[in-house]
Amino acid sequence: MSGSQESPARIPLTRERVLLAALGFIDQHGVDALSMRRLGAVLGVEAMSIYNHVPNKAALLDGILEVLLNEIRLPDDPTDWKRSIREMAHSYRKLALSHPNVVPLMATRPFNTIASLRPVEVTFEIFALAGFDPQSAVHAFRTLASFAIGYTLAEAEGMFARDRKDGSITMDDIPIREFPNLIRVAPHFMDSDLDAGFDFALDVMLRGLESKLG
Amino acid sequence: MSGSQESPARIPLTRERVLLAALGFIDQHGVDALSMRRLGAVLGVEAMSIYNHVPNKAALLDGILEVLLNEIRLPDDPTDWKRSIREMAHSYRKLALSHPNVVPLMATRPFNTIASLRPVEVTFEIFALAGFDPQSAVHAFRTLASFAIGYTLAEAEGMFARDRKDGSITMDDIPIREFPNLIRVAPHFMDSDLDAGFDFALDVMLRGLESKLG
DNA sequence: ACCTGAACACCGTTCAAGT
DNA sequence: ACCTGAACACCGTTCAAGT
Repeated sequence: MSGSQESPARIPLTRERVLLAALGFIDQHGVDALSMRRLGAVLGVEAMSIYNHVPNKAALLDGILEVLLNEIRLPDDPTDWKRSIREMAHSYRKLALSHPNVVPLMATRPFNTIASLRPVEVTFEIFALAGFDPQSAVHAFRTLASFAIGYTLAEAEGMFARDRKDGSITMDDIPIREFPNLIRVAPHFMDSDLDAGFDFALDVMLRGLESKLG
Repeated sequence: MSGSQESPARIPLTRERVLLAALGFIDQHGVDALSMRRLGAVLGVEAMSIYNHVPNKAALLDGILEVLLNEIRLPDDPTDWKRSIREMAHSYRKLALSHPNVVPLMATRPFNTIASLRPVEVTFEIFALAGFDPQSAVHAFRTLASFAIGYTLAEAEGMFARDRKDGSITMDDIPIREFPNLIRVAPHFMDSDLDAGFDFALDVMLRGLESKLG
């Protein structure tokens, strides 16, 4: 609102603008569609200009994750460990649901920047306060983090193929004779159950972890 | 051992040969290095010939997974549900460890073929015999499957970056001042603990699931 | 029926050249 | 200091042509 720029290309490129544009592009068109040339077009610039702000495409992707992981809300009161773990898990899932196209990236190249370690540090603070010894804390972290990554990945991609073109299957293609148990539970494989499923799993894991504490 | 072929290109291309060659290539060089042209070169054929046996690259990748997932060993005695779940989980992880370069694919495009549903069917048989109602069985399946996928993914990729070139970090780069809890547990973030970590997590989840049964 | 050669519309990245 | 144009060495996939 300050200046009088008439040509839109006047806004200078910055690392932050590049990362936010890339995130927006992936949100809209998916990670496979992102190319340096297309991102350049979105930014009103030639592809090669991007290399002035980011060393290469891999670093661009890591930068996007850095932006996102910084949005994970950290718990208010780390002394209530079960509540805190629940909060962080929900915060991570909420992030994933807001950017489903980025989830494959989150799952695949997780902790490549210092900034993304902040939530990890807090998690270990929570475990320490809860009374877990270091070895158990690492195991507990791996349990919960693996689950959260796997769950959001399946959720974002669709557990079973949805509308792919190339000969993939859907629930309706399952032969009833060979998969009776699968058919019986199929009605419960619905998106509407995914909130409850996440809480169910957190419950299961926190109960199990509590039994390890005693 | 039957004929007298002198030119090695005489062996006819089949879907199976294509899939096995692709799997071998990924095992050696990683999934990013796989291109239709390079796969053709391995098979002694032009890239375009591959399209006679597989409709496109996506179907090629799904075919590789089909081959692999068929190798999951199904449990001998499905009536002992905790033991059976443990066996299947270990079998899945063993598969992942045998083909670490394929794990990102396993995690990312899981159930795209009928053949890959066989282990899923067996899992639901196990849960039914254990006494889980269909809704809980779906939740339990999602809990365990999400964990197994997430754990093997982290294990195959390395939880923290190892030897990437582009500015990624390792344990040694963590600033001790800001991440005291992380530093304290760091010695336990070792590959040697990954077997124990998997069993710890299975324990946690099975205990939690058992408490849901009663 | 299966394989090929050439072509199309793309990639990421480098580098010298411009301002 | 930042942006560009041209170039390099690749991609997946189509299609007409060969056997």
